[in-house]
Amino acid sequence: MIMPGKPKPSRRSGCPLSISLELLGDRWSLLIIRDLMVRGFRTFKDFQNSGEGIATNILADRLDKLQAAGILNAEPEENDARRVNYCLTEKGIDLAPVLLELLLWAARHEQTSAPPAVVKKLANNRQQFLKEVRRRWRDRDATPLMPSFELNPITKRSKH
Amino acid sequence: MIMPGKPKPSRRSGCPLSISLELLGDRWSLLIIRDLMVRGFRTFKDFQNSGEGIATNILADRLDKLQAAGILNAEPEENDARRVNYCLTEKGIDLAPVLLELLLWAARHEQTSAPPAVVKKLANNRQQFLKEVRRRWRDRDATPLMPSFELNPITKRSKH
DNA sequence: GCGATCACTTGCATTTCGCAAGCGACTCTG
DNA sequence: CAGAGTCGCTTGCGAAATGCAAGTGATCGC
Repeated sequence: MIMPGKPKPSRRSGCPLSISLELLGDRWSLLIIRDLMVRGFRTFKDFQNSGEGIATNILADRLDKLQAAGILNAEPEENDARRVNYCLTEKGIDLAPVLLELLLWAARHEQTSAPPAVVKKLANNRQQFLKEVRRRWRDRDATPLMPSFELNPITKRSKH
Repeated sequence: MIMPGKPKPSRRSGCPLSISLELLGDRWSLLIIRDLMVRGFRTFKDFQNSGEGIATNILADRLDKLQAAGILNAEPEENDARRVNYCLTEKGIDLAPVLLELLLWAARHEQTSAPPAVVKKLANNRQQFLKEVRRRWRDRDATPLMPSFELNPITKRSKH
């Protein structure tokens, strides 16, 4: 078992932004956190079928690293020993403002499939969004908070 | 000349977070933006000596991509034709909330060299920080807004 | 028992990265 | 106006990360 939150050695700089990017600066980590935070995903397979098509070896690697960073935990499910439930820690939940700002930035400046009404509501009620994320985790409420803004040019992978 | 803001082809998903990460999801892009935004850096060499040690080929590549994404512009300097001044666009300036939240997250959960007093002030006056970033750009004020929290394994700056 | 499910691992080809060196345009100095 | 220095990149190359397909072992439902 891995003990989270250890003060890893040799950072390239003490700048907090640099440290954030060492932990989260890649194409996948924050997407996994998004899936946990707003889509209610919990298992390896959930993430795998998340839409963007992460490779399983990369997914396993990122889950390890995020766990080592104390951002999420792996909890084996009681009723089914095959399954592992991944859960955000407090540190992971606390990334909600980061995800929110990234979402709002893209919604303002890029062509996304996020409905303007939803974006507007989020932009005007940031605190409420953060509270809701927190409540969902407290109540173990895994219903999707937001729809998957999928369905763009990328066609769904028909493998099943 | 490159026309920015074009709706690049073939995204892996229409999710705004996914789009943000395709543009910014790596270890270096947001550091360059940090240097532009709060350190007042403008030239290739500035970024190169920024402290984290980015390789010049990677730096050139990121500058290209960020320019192609409409996040910054390259402006040759009048008095010295060797120099190029890189400047944030409105789209780039608008990343300030993202940088701020990443900074605050790391300051809350990791051991950083950001002075607690500075962090506290930022956390309590987010709007003021954003306004200041905007003002600095409007007035072409390139004085460092924040000290470089540099010098690797978190040394206390006890003397001055 | 038997096939399906789940969470990974492994092997391998491709891409990206980090590092050092070099290059062309320009500027500064004597 | 020759030569040295500066600036913004390129190039080459070995190392690491990534993407893809296939496989593995434990577990579960029937």
